[in-house]
Amino acid sequence: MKTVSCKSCTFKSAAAQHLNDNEICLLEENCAQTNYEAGDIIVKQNSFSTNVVYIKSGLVKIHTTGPVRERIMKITKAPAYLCLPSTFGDKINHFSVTALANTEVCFFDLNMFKQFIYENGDFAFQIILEMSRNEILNFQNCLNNTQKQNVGRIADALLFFSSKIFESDSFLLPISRQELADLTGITRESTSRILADFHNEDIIKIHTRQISIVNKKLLQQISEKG
Amino acid sequence: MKTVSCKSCTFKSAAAQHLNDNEICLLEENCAQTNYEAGDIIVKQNSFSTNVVYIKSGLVKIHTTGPVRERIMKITKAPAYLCLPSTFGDKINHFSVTALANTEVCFFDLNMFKQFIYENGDFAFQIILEMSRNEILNFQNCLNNTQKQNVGRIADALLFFSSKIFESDSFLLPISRQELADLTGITRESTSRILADFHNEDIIKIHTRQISIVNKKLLQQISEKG
DNA sequence: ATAAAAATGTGATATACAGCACAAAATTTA
DNA sequence: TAAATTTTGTGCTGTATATCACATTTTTAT
Repeated sequence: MKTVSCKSCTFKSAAAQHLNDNEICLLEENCAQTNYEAGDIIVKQNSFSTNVVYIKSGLVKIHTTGPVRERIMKITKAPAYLCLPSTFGDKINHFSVTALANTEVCFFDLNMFKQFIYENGDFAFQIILEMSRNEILNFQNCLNNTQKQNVGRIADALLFFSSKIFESDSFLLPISRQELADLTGITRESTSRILADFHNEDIIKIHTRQISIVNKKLLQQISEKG
Repeated sequence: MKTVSCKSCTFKSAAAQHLNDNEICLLEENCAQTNYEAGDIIVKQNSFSTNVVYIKSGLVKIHTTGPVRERIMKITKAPAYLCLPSTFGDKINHFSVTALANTEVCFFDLNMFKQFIYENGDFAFQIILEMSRNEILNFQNCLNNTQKQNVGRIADALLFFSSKIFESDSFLLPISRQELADLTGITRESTSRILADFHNEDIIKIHTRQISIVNKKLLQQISEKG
């Protein structure tokens, strides 16, 4: 664990950019930074949430062991706060967070964070903004997962990685087929079949985890039609 | 439309209870109250969200026309703020809100609300708390809907009305079968069949919209098993 | 009170998808 | 590099649930 100056940190959140010099000093004193590599567990479901978790760089999956099976709620790219609702809401982590790539994480003292909210209106509003935007995305995601059928959900996931995570039509899938299944709420077998179908229909090219989207229009149509 | 004194209002939100006298005065000046009856649309999806919506009394459904069909995201009982993420996040209402019973609604000016967040830390924190708790519930709900199968989801819905809305094992269902279907993400036909099954197996008694839960234990088991 | 319209119930059929079993490929370990 | 282990692909089968069609009940309007 190593601490880096928060003042000069170039990965500051929108909220932290509204902190004054005094507050930044306080932040530095109450911040612990740790690095994780792919596969490392950053936050464990059902543990107490005593810190605010912020990822400066990297990629993580937010997942949970649901009533029936493992479920990946979403894949989140840095920079971002993680699990704010859990931290504020009832202080129990409702999700696990696992790194999918090298990830730099800052842990902030919750009480200090609360103090910022109490004393710095700009900061508070930025946090509310981030939470709001997150929830809108979550809802959208939830809707898709309950209404679209399997092909549409896989199409969604591929487009998500392409546009939101890698900003490229060609990328190395950061998760296994089983995880892609857990992300979309499909079985591993069906996931495999659908990827094979997409490949055979020249919608994507796929070799193990290397994916290229060949026919983006069609993939978008499949995603929209459900 | 009639305006009632906010200061003496007995339906104040947890957040509003942290406002001082000056702020309450401001609130009163920037608050419009309207009454709706069952079936009335309170908020329309895709409209601009220029006000904070708060229900003082009553019952509403929060719903949306999804990519495939109509979807009821949840049923909310007063008192509660509605659509905070839409109001703050991007100022577009992502959902419609429709009254399911007589409902008293207060509309607050968004800028005044923001001012409270900026200037009153207690207020800001209460809003964050409410949003956090909401999101945790939403996630839970979403998980249930994607992992449980139909009987489990219907069992869930019945237990929800019983414990969260009416706090009684016997109640008048405030929605139609079609709406119950939209709430659980099932077809109307399957919803009917499952209710009939529950009735025949003496788990519930149902006459049109009058429902009594007879075997609560079993219903809970069905809900948990999925 | 009666007719019209809407909502609901129910049987028959179709289908998307899960589950199982096992083969093939990829990755890890020795 | 070879062997062991894990991950992934694929055919077959079963099942939950959607869809369709129509009867019945409930609600609304006249």
